[in-house]
Amino acid sequence: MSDPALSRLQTLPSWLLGRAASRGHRLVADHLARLDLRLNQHAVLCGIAEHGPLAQAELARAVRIDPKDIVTALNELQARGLLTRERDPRDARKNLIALSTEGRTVLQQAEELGLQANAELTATLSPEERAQLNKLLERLVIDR
Amino acid sequence: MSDPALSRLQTLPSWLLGRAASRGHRLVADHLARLDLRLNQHAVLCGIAEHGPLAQAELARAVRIDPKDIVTALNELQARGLLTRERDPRDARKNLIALSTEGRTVLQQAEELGLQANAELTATLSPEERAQLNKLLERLVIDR
DNA sequence: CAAATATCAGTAAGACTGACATCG
DNA sequence: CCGATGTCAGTCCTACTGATATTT
Repeated sequence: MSDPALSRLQTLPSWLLGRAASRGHRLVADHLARLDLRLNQHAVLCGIAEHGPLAQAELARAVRIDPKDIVTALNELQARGLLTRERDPRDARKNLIALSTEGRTVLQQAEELGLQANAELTATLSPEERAQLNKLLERLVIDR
Repeated sequence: MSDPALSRLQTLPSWLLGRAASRGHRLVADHLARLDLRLNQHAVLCGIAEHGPLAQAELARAVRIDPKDIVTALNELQARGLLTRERDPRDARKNLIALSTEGRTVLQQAEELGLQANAELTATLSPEERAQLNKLLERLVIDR
């Protein structure tokens, strides 16, 4: 009765990863929606906060987002006054991106919500198991 | 030089899951493309193979795909002669979906390719670690 | 009538591609 | 000229939503 076809499908890491990531995406997106933030915008804010003022291309590499897609994300964030965009005096090709004070505040709230969502996502795991999961995932992500 | 250790964002399970799932998706999709199959179509074929002839709604629940989206997937697969679609004589609302012999052949090839892609995805992990990862992911997927 | 099934049409977000102008 | 950067426009795929017809 148990043709192994679907069972095998469900044991494929790619399938499990897809389902788990989908659930995580939904959880975090729902939480961040209260701040009118999308996932990549949150990532962008995190990247700026951590790496200080930097060019868009550098930012894109840091948060692993396509440089083309970062433009629209920055446009919205800048329109909301969450970041500043100035030409680099030392290299006129680059835009120096930096957080505004309001951007820092929003980022703080976003990080709080992100932690909540991830706590809910991994609620069935013990702290040790979460660490284990993170270690394993990090080794999968290191590609190219 | 501008590559400090993983930031706080990149230690969130949701972020790691997203990256890992994205890589897995790309790997499997690229492999299945040789059969002109998309991911959900592969899942659909697996579901039919295991649960035998069944209705579309049941199939959708089995492989966890939106019932609306399963229609187009089935349309293409049926056009290629990989499955049969007949009205259930005992319940005229339902379509009985079953694999054709050619569908079984394609599914076999697809499963082979899927295993290859997943082997590549988890190439950096030992067999024990893969089992560990699977167990952890299964506990994350069990939602609702 | 209420619920389930199947289909179709439209929408929204994400990831990606190509073309272009600017600057070093 | 070449390479890097930033911007814009458009495509593709996935996922979701709403409306409808049929059947139980």
